[in-house]
Amino acid sequence: MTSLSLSVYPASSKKSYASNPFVRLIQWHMEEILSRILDACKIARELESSLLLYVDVASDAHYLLRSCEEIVGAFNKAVHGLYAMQSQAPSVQMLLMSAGEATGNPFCTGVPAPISPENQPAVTESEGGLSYVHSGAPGQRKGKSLVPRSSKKRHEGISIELVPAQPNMENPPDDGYTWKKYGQKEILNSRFPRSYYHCTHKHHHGCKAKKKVQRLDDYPSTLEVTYCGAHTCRTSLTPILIPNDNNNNDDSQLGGHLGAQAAVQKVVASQPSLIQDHNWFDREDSSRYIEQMQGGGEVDCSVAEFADVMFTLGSNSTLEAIFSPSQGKP
DNA sequence: TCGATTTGACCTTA
DNA sequence: TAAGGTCAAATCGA
Repeated sequence: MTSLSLSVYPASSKKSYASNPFVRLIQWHMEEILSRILDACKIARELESSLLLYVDVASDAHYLLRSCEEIVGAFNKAVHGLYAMQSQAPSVQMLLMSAGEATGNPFCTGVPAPISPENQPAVTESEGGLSYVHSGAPGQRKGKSLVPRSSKKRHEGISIELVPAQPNMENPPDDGYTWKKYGQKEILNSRFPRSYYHCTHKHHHGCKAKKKVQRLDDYPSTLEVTYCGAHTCRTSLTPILIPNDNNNNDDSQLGGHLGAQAAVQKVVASQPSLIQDHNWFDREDSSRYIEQMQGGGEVDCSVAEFADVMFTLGSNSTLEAIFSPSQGKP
């Protein structure tokens, strides 16, 4: 299996970042997605060869149907991987920001901060590991277990969010609920203590929501907030943040090809040169990229740029629109 | 004075 | 038994 180099960090610092869970996660995703796409290409080539070499194949409906199903299945898996990775785009961008701060890499520092309550990436503990999910916006997809991690305990309803730390403040940004700190503890092998909070309505309404907050050793500008238990109080003194979908759902409401068209037009409008410089749907052009990747080479910068545009346009529904439910949404 | 925070002791769990 | 999680008295600040 070939691997993709993200080309984000200076060579000298690659090793230290390779241990970063985000980098491992994204590399894992990229390898999985690429593997599925290559599978689909391989099946398509086999089908093409069969059609060219054997005249009978063209009339073998079963064979044609099975080949098509295999191709569609492989692409569907790639789409599933893209969905999962898209849900982590804010995490990746936050990582790049941290990397940029640490290394002075202008590419990293140029990444905008995307974290908002409705876009925060979250990690949910589930059977066999951790699942990354979007928190906040209702109806968001839940991912499968992506990164195996040993854990001492396994609880229901645990979610972990990474949020940027407020300058000169230990407290995480307001998440819409009121919390009371009930403890702080030094954690083994951690430079920073962990703070424990429970909902201020614990005693009045028996709300069992709790959270613990810890600054990441490697990224002090990032807080890991672990939520345990759901709020049952529904009487928060501060307004609960309601995702504003008015700006983001335009193209998803279109759905299907219209939605995909709108999403692509959005990309084209924002970065016309990316589209003009490459014919993304040209077979030979795309084959060159596949071969480039198969050869272990680094991804063409424009590919990364295109992906970056897709992610940083800020629309959660861009990919959703392109890969509409009718087109094999997992 | 009251509510929030700190901190050391105790409890729980792997 | 060690480490994480919680309790509750002491402390702080508005």
